[in-house]
Parts: sequence; structure tokens; C-alpha cells
Amino acid sequence: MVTIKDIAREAGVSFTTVSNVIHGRYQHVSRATIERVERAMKDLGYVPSMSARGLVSRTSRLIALAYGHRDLGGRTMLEDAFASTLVGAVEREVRARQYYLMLSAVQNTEDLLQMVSTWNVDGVLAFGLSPKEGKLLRESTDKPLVFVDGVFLPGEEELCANVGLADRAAGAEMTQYLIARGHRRIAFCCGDGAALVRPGATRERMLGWEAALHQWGIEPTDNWRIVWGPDADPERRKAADFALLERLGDFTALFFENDMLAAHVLNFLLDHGVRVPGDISLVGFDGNDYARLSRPAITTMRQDVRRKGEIAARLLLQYITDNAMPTEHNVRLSCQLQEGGTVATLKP
Amino acid sequence: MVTIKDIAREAGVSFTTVSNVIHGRYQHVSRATIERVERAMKDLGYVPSMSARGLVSRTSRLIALAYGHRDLGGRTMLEDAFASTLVGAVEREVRARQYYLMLSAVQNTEDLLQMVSTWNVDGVLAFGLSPKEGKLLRESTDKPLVFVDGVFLPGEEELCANVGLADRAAGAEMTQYLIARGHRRIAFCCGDGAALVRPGATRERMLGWEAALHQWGIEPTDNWRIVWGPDADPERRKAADFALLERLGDFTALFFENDMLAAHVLNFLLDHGVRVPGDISLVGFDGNDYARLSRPAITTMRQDVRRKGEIAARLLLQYITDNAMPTEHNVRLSCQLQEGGTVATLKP
DNA sequence: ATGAAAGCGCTAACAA
DNA sequence: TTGTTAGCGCTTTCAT
Repeated sequence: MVTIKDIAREAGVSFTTVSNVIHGRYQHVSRATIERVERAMKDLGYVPSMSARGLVSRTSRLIALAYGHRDLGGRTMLEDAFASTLVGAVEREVRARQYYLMLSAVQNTEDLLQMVSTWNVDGVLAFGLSPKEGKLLRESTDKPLVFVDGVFLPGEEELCANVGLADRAAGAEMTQYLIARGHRRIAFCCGDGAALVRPGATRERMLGWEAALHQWGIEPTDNWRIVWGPDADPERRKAADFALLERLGDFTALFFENDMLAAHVLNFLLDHGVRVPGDISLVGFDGNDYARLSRPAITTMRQDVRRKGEIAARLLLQYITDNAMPTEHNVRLSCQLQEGGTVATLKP
Repeated sequence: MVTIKDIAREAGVSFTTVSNVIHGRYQHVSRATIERVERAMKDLGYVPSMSARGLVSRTSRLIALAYGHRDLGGRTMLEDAFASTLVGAVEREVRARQYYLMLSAVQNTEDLLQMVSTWNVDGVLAFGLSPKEGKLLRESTDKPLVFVDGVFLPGEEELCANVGLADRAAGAEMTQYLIARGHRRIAFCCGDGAALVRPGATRERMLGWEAALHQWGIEPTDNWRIVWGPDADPERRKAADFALLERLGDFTALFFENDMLAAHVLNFLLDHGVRVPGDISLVGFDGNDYARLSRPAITTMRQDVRRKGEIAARLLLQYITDNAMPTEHNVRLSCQLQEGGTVATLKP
């Protein structure tokens, strides 16, 4: 290993001078010395030791990317193109600014906190955490911390940095799209029923759906909200599938809160002789492979995951640089309606 | 920050003793002291500093996960469920053994090497690298290094650790499956034509296809290999799509080298009124979402990506522990045929 | 413009 | 069984 001492010897200067050159503190170094030192670094192939730097400088240039690992129908949170797209985008941003990315699943918050301390990371980017984990994390560290799709209790939102979606607006827009195509009886379909009650993206999307219907004088009753049950409960989902078959006549369109569920139900319906969109229309939310690969492709609200990652990373890096939460720390990205072939236009 | 000095003071011992307790060197520490020290660590919430440890111990407990970032039809290597599943599995293994995972895209090998040195990582896991990058990496570092799906020139295979698939056997098995269902005129379909010539998974799968056909006295001519062109060239792919329509009569089945391409072509065919498997059968390779979500679901060879990641991680960790390449350093995992609905059984 | 010296938190060889 | 000491590579303060 080549150290600054080696460079100093090679260049015939003290290692303080080398350090100064490395950090661009040129004010007190002569032109000639700079060149000699830089030559020596090139020649010997000097690479700084992060351990040594970290030890003395109290910073690490390390970003922790912490993800929850909820079970999404047999796969973990990370085992999904959403996660990898996000991670990829974050890695790029982070690396472009000479930071490094440490990846960590959050089994329990303790482990994460221990990692944060032991490596003295400069900041934490968290996604897929439960509200509980998020809260705990927030309260246990004063490191710069940015959430992606964080879920907060009312009133706590402003306390931390977050990058999410304008879910309510998007939910309303999607509903309006259906209404414009002649649909009135539009069910809101989701996986976990609890998500309708607790704060979060699902609930927001539902509130958008409600608001749009309300605008047209439609007040959905409770049975307009169809719950499939959590990802991890295939039995219950199956029951919901069949229950839906009995109720198809009640609706002209189904608004699924996410594409994965939409694709699942779409395939179920097709397999059971229901024509989509001939017999019923449906739309999803997210704009991922599930929507893209289904036939017909699912009409959906597309979110730009790459952008989400970029923005979250930039927010965090700014947070770190300023050592203060940026003013615009609560970002809600808009979505784009992406037409597939699952929506029929109804005759008046 | 709590240091071992603080612990030493709190427990009323020297910090060497603390260090000894931390590392379980109990031989020379009295029972009572151990307990006092452990008490103090709990009470003060001691967390070791990796910087300090790394500086003195010359190891980091850091694994670099390096991935190439080839363009797969508009998305990068990482932006795919394959990558995230792999990463997730690796992270788990690594963390279970108290190692940490550093993620790094490989734009150029220099950057990776610099990262490896600057953090003094204990080992490197590489996937999605080009043969060139792989070779360069191998020659530039003597750190423990394990490839996933590495591609090597003949003769160089034994020089490094790799976890891949038994592609040739799987290719043959798939072809035999088709033959057993009455198919004889089976085309081999791939994206990048160059992959048929250079060593690698695609070529291996093709060789398996050839071998199986050969067993039945069938010698495919060159035009039995259909090339769609690289992912990044949609124009050319489109042309290939239409060219295929003209030649459908030449084959009863198409063996696609990967599911993504298979799904693309399947959808193209369906959109143009070709019935699958009525008019033509097709199969894919990988067993990912593309195969699963298509309708009909694509019959494919499923690879267990999670297992791939686990095994690669374990191999690397063993490599690190032993500080020598494990004997079984060339793993070829088998695949499993996964039936979908894209293969018809032909009447004799 | 350059250098000497102290010290970051920790490990390990050696001393007591 | 416990403590002392040196030193890992680097940054930073203070002298020169």
C-alpha cells in the first residue's frame, strides 16, 4: 500500500505538503511542488485510505441505503424492479459526488443503527420502512435522513425529509379519466385492507378516487372498496378473486391501487372467460412491468422511479453538505397516466 | 462517541483488557472483569469504529458488489428483478456473517479498483461484467474475487471462481422437451448475434440445442438460428419481428435464449393474429416475470437467482476466510423446466 | 512555502 | 491477569 509518506519521500517534501496538495489547499504550496507531488502520486498509484481518513476526519463519505423487507407475495421488498431501479439511480447520484453506498436490509432497527454508528455513515436513505420503523429510526439518530415513500402520522410529516408521490392527485386523475370515458360505478381495489385506514399511499389514492367521484355527485358505499388481503395470503386472495366474479355486474371499472394486483386479477378474469375491457374495464397504479407486460397492457399511473431515486439522493447529499434539512424537504412527485388497453369507452 | 477508553474508565480496567473482552480473548481475563466490561459496554452503548479497526487490522469486513451496467433495452443491468434478487440474497448472506455490502456500478474498471483499494474491501463479487472487464479486474487485484455468470475464454475458466448455470445441459433439456412433444423444426432465437460466437451463456444454450437435435439426427442449418439484434436496437428488432412472420411455416417451435425476448416476440405474434401455441410453439429461458406474466405464460427454464446469490456470497466469504480459492470454485447450477402454455403437443 | 508534532480509536506485542 | 506502548494513515494546528 502506498501512503502519503511514500509520496512525500518520492517528491522530497513533508507529508503535510502532500496532504495539502491532495485537498487542493494550494494557497501555501508552490506550483513546482504541486506538480512534483502530483507526479509522485500518479507514479506510485496513490489511493487514500478511507479508514485513516474516517478516523481522523469524522466523516466517511458513506451513504446507508436501508430498505425494509416486507414480504410482497413471496418475494422481499428488494426483489423487485422498483427497488433495483431506485437503488441504481441512487448509486449513480451518490457516486457522481464521490460518495459510497452501503446497502442494508432492516430486519430490526437496532442493527441499522449499529451499522450507522460503526461505519459512521454520513447519511441514511430509507425506503420500504414501516411507519414504526421510520419513527424509531428518526428518533434514534440525528444523521441526515431521507425517506422514500415514507409514511408518517399527521403532523409528523414536516419533521423529516421525504420523497413520495402526489398520490391523492394521481388517484383523482385516474378516476376522472374513467369518468370521462363514461364510467360511473368504479370500485377501488387494494391488497391490504388496513392500508385504507392508516396514513399512506394507498389511502391517499383512495381519497383521490373518492374526491373525483364526489365531484360528480357519486358517493361510494363501503362495498365499492374491494379488499384482496395482504400479499402473503394467497388463499384469501383466491377467495376474493372468485367473490369478484359474482359482483362484476356491480361495476363497469375497477381501479387497482397497484399494478401487481391489477395484473393478477386481470389474468384471473381472462382465465375465467371475462373479457377485458369488453366486459369490464380496469386500471392499475405504478406503471411497472406488470402493467407493461400484461395483455392487454394495463392502463396505469406511471411513476418515475429513477427520478425518485435521483431526487432522494440529491436531497440527502444536500442535507449532508449543508448539515441542515433542506427547505424543500417534502417532495411529492407527479405521475403520468399511461394508457394501455384495459379501459373501454362506454356509450352514453 | 463511546470509545474503548470510556469503557475502560467505566469498568476500571485498561483498554487492552476491553479490547480482549471484545474479541473474546477470555483466556487472560477474569470472569469478574469480563462481566464488568460487558456491563459497561451495554450501559454506555459502545459501538466499535470500523475506521479505527480497519486502519490497524488491515481488514474491513466490506464486500464490494460490482455490477456492469449494460443497456438492456433502455434499462440498466441493475434495473431488473434479476439484479435485485441477486443483490438481496447476497446482502443477506453477507450480513448474516457480519460483513457489510458496498454497491458499485462499474463504469470503468479503474473506478472499481480505486474503490477496492480506498476502502480496502475484503472481497469482490462481480456480475454483469463483460469478459474484458472481468479479465482486467482479475488481473488487477489479488483480492478474493467471485463472478456471477462470468464469461471466460477457454482455458481461463479455472483461474477464477464463478457461479453460473449449466447452460448447455439446460439448453439440451429444453430442446428434448420440445422434441418429446413432436417438434422437429425448432429455431434457436437470440438477441445479440455475437453471443452465438463468443463464449458465454447464450452460446452454451445454443450448443445444448444443437446437441439435442443432433441426437435425433437433425442438423440445423444456419437459418435455424434467428437473431433479433442487441437490446439497444429496437429498429432492427422490429425488422426481425416482421421477418419472422414470413418464416413461421419453417418451424413448429421457437427456442428463445431469454424470456425477455420471448415475451416481446410472443406479444408481437399475438398482436398480429398468430396463435400461440396453436400456430406455433415457443419457449424461453430464465423463468422470470416476463415468462410468468405473459399470457399464455411462457414455458421456460427457471434459474434460481436467490440461490445463485447465496452460493456466490458463501463462496466469496469462504475464499476470504481461507484466504485461498475454494476447491469447488466453479459452480454450475442446474435449471428447472417450468411449464407454461406456449407449447403444443404435435400429433405424430 | 514548508515541516513537526499531536492525536483520531483501535490492535497487538510485550512488560509487569 | 492486567497494563504499557507503539503504530496503523491521515488531518490539522502551530512553528518555522
